Amino acid sequence: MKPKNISELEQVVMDFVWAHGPATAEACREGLAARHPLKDSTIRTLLRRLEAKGYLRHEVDGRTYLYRPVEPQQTVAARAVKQIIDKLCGGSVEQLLVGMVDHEVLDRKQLQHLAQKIASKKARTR
Amino acid sequence: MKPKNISELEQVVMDFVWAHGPATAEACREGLAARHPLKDSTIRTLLRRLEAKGYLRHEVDGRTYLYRPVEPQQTVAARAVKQIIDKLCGGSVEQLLVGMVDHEVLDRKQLQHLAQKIASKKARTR
DNA sequence: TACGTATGTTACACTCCGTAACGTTACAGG
DNA sequence: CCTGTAACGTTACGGAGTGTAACATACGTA
Repeated sequence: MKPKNISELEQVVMDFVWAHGPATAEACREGLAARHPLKDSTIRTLLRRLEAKGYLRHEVDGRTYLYRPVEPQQTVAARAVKQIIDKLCGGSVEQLLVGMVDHEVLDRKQLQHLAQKIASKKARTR
Repeated sequence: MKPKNISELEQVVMDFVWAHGPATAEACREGLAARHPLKDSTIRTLLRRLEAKGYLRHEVDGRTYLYRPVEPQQTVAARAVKQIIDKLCGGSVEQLLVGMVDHEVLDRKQLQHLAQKIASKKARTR
């Protein structure tokens, strides 16, 4: 049940796939070449590990693999945050947010923006 | 700049110190004995590692060390969440929150409550 | 059938983690 | 003053995760 960790470099690969939709190993390698020049084998290892961890799955297209995310980025992010909340904040989201304001992770402008979003979301989903 | 990871067990120790204020190694050992029966040396190693990672510091009191958190829990939590936001949400807090609602990490009741908090906070800090 | 291309297998050094035995220092009491 | 003991540090070790990649394999296509 506990989500597997994504390592630093694996994160980079995930970000790429999330941003560019289904991708082959080669596509990843080229896409990341600028910031992370990695050998072909390396990329493949990373993709396979990410699949083993449940973040990617692949389908066979001819003789190449097409990797795609199992879940959208937001879902993974939300779960990660929930983990933190449960572990470090006794489950209180409010506390966390208040802390974030206090420590300027969120500034007031963002808060205002956020409040609006919440309001409109609330209206929409009523 | 990048915060060091706190391991599973280190987390348990941190939680104890956060909850019970400054604590000696022995106090930790006793306090955690129920759920985590650990040898004296083990606790000390954990405390030392946590200090090396910057989460604890100690002052000498006679011949014992008194460990205390460098930062409150909320601050650490807030930073951890910020990390996630930066990495997984392109810096957009709104997106994250929307995702959390969608995936029922936050329900609408909590959102409403949260909106109120934000409003009052905004008023107070204007 | 032989070659290139896409993938898998295996590997290795390095760091972190849980765990702890053993060594060291220094006060407290005889 | 000497020593037991309480408190701390040093060192260690096996297992897991990471970054990195060489080498092996399989499979279409010319």
